Amino acid sequence: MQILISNNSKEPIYEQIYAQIKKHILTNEIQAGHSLPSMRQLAKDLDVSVITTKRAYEELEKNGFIYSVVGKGSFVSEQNNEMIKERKMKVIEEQLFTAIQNSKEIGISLTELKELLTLLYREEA
Amino acid sequence: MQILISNNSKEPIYEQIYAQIKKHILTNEIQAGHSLPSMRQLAKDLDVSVITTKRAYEELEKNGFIYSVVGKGSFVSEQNNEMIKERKMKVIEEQLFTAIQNSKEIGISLTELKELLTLLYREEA
DNA sequence: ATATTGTATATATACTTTATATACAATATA
DNA sequence: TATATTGTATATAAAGTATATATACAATAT
Repeated sequence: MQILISNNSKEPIYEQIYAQIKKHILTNEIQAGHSLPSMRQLAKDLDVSVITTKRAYEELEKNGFIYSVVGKGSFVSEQNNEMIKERKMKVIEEQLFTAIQNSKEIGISLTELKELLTLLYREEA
Repeated sequence: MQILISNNSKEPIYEQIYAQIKKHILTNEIQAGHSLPSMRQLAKDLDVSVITTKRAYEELEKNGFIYSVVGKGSFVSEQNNEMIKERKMKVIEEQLFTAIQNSKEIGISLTELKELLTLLYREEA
């Protein structure tokens, strides 16, 4: 698995690692059940501290992409897309919710809001 | 105009000032055209640096609540609620926009999105 | 001319984020 | 069981950001 980090990037190292592994998983380049490089090995390869790779792996675990077992290693989770979908669904709901709150504050009706939504949905092809 | 700041609040001083003046304006306690205390005077009253009051006034100006003129002072802007509404409208559009993008990523149709919106709108009485 | 107003620059301080070293705990395996 | 490998926890350093300041400058009023 190819992971490249750039030191002069503004993006923190742990996020670069996170993003690249996430991408590999989502594009099925690494499949469910397969093992990731150990935190230590990856840290050595990237010439970076274990804590940094751990941080990346932690985020990946928090978001359901991988799981880690002491002594064994870290593995790609079953990527039931349902879970990913649900997670994103929650985010969408929250976004809509705040938009709704703001709308109510300035007296935008549900009908108006729907119209706006339709417009934006079609606009953003 | 009554402004009180708390030093043991987590909220930065400039934000406390900002919020209170904004409230005074929105509730019409100070009316359009009327002058605010000078940055220096307010700074003295609150026992705070001019830079801090300036920062608060800057934010207020950026958001269209007041305007400042060198040598004259700072004044409450015409509060055409239209402007405030427009400003909020833009925010709402942006919120909807990102929600739409996320929706498309996981294949939520416009119809489904509208249903969700309706549900949330009514739920949040 | 002088005082009052807002503004710009350079700086100090506290807080948060990012990254680290090192010691610990659990599992695999020879 | 001994040893190596894996992930984890704690304490800490370094860099970056946010907050607040002093002081000097510029425009306006009187």
